[in-house]
Amino acid sequence: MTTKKEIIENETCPAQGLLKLLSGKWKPEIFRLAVEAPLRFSSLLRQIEGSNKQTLSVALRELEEVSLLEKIVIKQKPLHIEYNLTEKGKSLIAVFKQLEILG
Amino acid sequence: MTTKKEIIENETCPAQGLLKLLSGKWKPEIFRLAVEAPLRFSSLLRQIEGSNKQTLSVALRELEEVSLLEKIVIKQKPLHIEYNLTEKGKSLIAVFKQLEILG
DNA sequence: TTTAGTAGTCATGATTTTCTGACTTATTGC
DNA sequence: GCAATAAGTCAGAAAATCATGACTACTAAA
Repeated sequence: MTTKKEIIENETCPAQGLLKLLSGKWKPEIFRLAVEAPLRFSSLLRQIEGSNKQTLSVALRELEEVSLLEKIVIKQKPLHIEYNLTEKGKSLIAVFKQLEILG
Repeated sequence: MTTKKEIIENETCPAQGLLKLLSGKWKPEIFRLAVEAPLRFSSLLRQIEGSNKQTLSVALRELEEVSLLEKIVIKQKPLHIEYNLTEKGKSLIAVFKQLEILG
């Protein structure tokens, strides 16, 4: 069996990991919105039209797993969850800027 | 109908286009090899193990369509075809370097 | 003229990703 | 207590991406 993890370990292209992690259908958009403000699941669902709970949920978990986003439980007033860019996430902004210029 | 082209035109994330174009299974690897030397179809097929004609052929065409590679017919000795990085392609190298560092 | 290499295309099938709708758990507001 | 909102999970269906094998067209060598 060739699992996803295995494939990532066998990468020959060093940038491929990062690339792959932003390659999901909604991940670049999620990332862009995260640059603007902390994310919340239900508003994301409303903001990104055409998206759906399942895919968004998996995307957020994966972005969290690779430490681009961090999940924070806000224990105030209307108890909720926020996703924020990590330092690693922030360091990717410059790369995106480059991509936009070249686009 | 929502075609691929339409979706690309509707992009809200400006870097998404570039990201998408490098998101195919073999594209990052193709790109990396193109940085090293001009590409030839049949050697690519041998170099990238696990790949196949069909996917490679489509990937090359798509990389050409977005002007990252250019297809050149070499009219010499053993008449063949080469794919070279364009200037736009070369300018992406720096972005990849950044990705590698952050990886 | 048969075989081999290069550069593919095409139809079909398999695999992977994404989408849909139903359901869950916890907290608030009325 | 009852409904609503938030943040999900799960199974199954649909769609997108990839892989396979057969086939084409051209060149060149044996």
